[in-house]
Amino acid sequence: MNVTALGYVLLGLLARESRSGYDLAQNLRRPVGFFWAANHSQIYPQLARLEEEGLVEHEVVDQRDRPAKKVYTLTPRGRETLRTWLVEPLTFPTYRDELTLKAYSLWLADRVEAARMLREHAEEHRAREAVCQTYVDDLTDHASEALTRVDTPEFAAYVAAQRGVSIAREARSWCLWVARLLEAQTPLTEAQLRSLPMPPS
Amino acid sequence: MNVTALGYVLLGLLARESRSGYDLAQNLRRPVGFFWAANHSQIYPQLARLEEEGLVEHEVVDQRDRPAKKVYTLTPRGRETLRTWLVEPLTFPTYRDELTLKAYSLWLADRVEAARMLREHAEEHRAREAVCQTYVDDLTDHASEALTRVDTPEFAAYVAAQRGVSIAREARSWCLWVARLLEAQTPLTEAQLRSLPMPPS
DNA sequence: TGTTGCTATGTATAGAATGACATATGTTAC
DNA sequence: GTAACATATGTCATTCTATACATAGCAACA
Repeated sequence: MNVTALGYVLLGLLARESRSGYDLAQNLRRPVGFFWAANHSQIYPQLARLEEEGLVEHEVVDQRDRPAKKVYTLTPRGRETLRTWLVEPLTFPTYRDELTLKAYSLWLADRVEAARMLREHAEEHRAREAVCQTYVDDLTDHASEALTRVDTPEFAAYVAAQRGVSIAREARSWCLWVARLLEAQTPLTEAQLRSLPMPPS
Repeated sequence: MNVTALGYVLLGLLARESRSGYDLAQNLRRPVGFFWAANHSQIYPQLARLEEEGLVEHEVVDQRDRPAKKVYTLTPRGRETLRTWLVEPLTFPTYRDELTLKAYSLWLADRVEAARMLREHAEEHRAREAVCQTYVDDLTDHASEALTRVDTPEFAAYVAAQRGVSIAREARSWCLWVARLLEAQTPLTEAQLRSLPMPPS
């Protein structure tokens, strides 16, 4: 029973609601895609593997105005597998951050171009923050009851969306700080170097 | 001239100093590994590919008390390739965060076990923050002159290390927030749900 | 009738990453 | 002597990922 990271993503979505592979692919674009992206060519084979191991089942559902679909449902065994994974230490620890990677070689770059790149990236994170904040607000407005209990899907979605907001703000804050340093006159002052607003420890 | 992310990592390290594959593998564990991890079985073939494309060169260096090594050096063409990549929009956009992924299914988990997992993870980030802060402090203490100019390797290392601190604090802050919610008595109050200390926008 | 577009499910292929396997030199400690 | 350990470089098998290719139903519109 060797489940991959993508496998757990799919189990997590199916734990909330039964879905088709196509639906799962959509979910792995917008809401969940901020944390784990994948496209349909990975999802369909992965679903087949999960079914082989008895973690999901599917049922063909005919539709009137659309092609038929395979609706996948989590099995009790799939649910247990997911529950176990949740509280384990991180299984796939490889962290990758291309932006910080570029930062590490920033001393070679054209100052003006680099500042522009960072400001563009800050803007992307502003947009991402807005999307995540929308999820937070929707849950606060329309599911305030469910949010008071930690065993609801809404609660889990809420803390995940807050993480999205938090990560986007951190990234944006850092991008703008570096952009300002690149655009400032040298020599930089100590105050400028210390001017990164840090999240509270 | 199709350079992979790992390729750029290696070019970025070699731009600072010529190194052997073994040295690069060490660097991709501790300092740079926080942003891009890799092991030697990827590095050696990658170096060969970079050399084929004329971005790096190597020279065999005999050592008295150790086995001989291949010291790789960045070529002018490699330097240009790196410089170009730096200011491009992100080329490898896939973002993956296993922790937020787990959070999304947290409603299924055992509260006590989940809180323990999150506190363990917070502790890991505290340690990571300390390591990154050490780099920041070292640079501040021993390279304050170089930090005033943005075209020094020290400046780039400084902003990258600050990012490490920033990311670790954000992660720790969020983990402890969720752990507190899981350990609190239900129903949760609105104040508790809003109590995540956010990095400034 | 044809074209565009969304739904829906797959395969093929090439590249990348992981972990295991494999080898060799030299130092230090027992 | 030999065992453990750090340095040093590589390969191999398997798995994972990304991109493109491929097919098909149905609706809306021109």
